[in-house]
Amino acid sequence: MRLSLHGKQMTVDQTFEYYLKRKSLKMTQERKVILDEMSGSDRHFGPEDLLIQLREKGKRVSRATVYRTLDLLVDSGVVKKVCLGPQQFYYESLAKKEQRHSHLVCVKCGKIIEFSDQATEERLVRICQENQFEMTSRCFQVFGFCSKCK
Amino acid sequence: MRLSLHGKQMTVDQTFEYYLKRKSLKMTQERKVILDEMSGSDRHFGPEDLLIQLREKGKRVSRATVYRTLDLLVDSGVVKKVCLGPQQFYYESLAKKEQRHSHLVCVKCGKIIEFSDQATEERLVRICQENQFEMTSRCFQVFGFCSKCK
DNA sequence: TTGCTTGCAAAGCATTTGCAGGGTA
DNA sequence: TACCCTGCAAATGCTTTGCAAGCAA
Repeated sequence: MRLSLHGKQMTVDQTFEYYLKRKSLKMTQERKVILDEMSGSDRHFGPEDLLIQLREKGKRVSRATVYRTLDLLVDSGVVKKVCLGPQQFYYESLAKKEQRHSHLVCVKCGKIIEFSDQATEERLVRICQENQFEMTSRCFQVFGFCSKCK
Repeated sequence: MRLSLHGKQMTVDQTFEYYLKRKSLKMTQERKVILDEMSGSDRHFGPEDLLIQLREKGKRVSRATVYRTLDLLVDSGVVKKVCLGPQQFYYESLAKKEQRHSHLVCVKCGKIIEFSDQATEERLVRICQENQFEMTSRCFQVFGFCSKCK
């Protein structure tokens, strides 16, 4: 997926760089590393998972920086932040996702079932418009129990 | 709203009492107090809010007991637990709600806009069935920015 | 050089848990 | 009398923050 700006198509990298410039922020090694890792992934994961992935590749970034950078990525629009459970946020790259999709979240075992339902999502977009509400997550969450945890 | 069991209608109190009996648990003063407070409310609130409400009425219950009892109320089905934001759960009594309803949650200021959309909710129920998923919250959440925080 | 960034450790919250004393059936 | 419950304080887990040193433009 490519993101558009002023009608032009931009890659995820370009989008983020443009965002940094606009905010007078700098592109650092750490931010590059995190952006790359996110762009290459198409799963949800928590900050801790990301940290481990990076460590495994020998790329050392502090926990604080991961949190701070993820917030920037979300703010710039290349990553979405999703509330998937008790007390943790998950992040998901928008780079590889073809479509909006939503989640059924098992509150017991944490299993996440993705689904897409165009009609529902279109309706949801309309509801947001009616309420002058701007979706950030581009998806919705339903909490409950998966088949194993019922 | 009344809850049904074996085709019979039960009040919230009866439902909870029956639940306790089934689980060999006891109806204590603290549980009564919390149940009453929940039944009388039709707003979402966090455990901390509940604690303050109770204190204001001179009813002293410990934080731990509030958490423990809310879990029981959820498990018994008279209260629903909703993930509405950063790192806090909210609870909502099912006693006064006529219908299922869902939430638009502002991730900046915490404002919560409730909405109902029957078609969407029916679709959602079907999606859950297809995935053998049992909704606990009876609603879904959409995260984003309200009109003031855009 | 200026001012944004980083890493570290400490702090902050919400929530859970161990334990000793107290209450319910 | 047996358990179940409560309150307290400590522990836990995720996230944020203050600060001094480091780095990009």
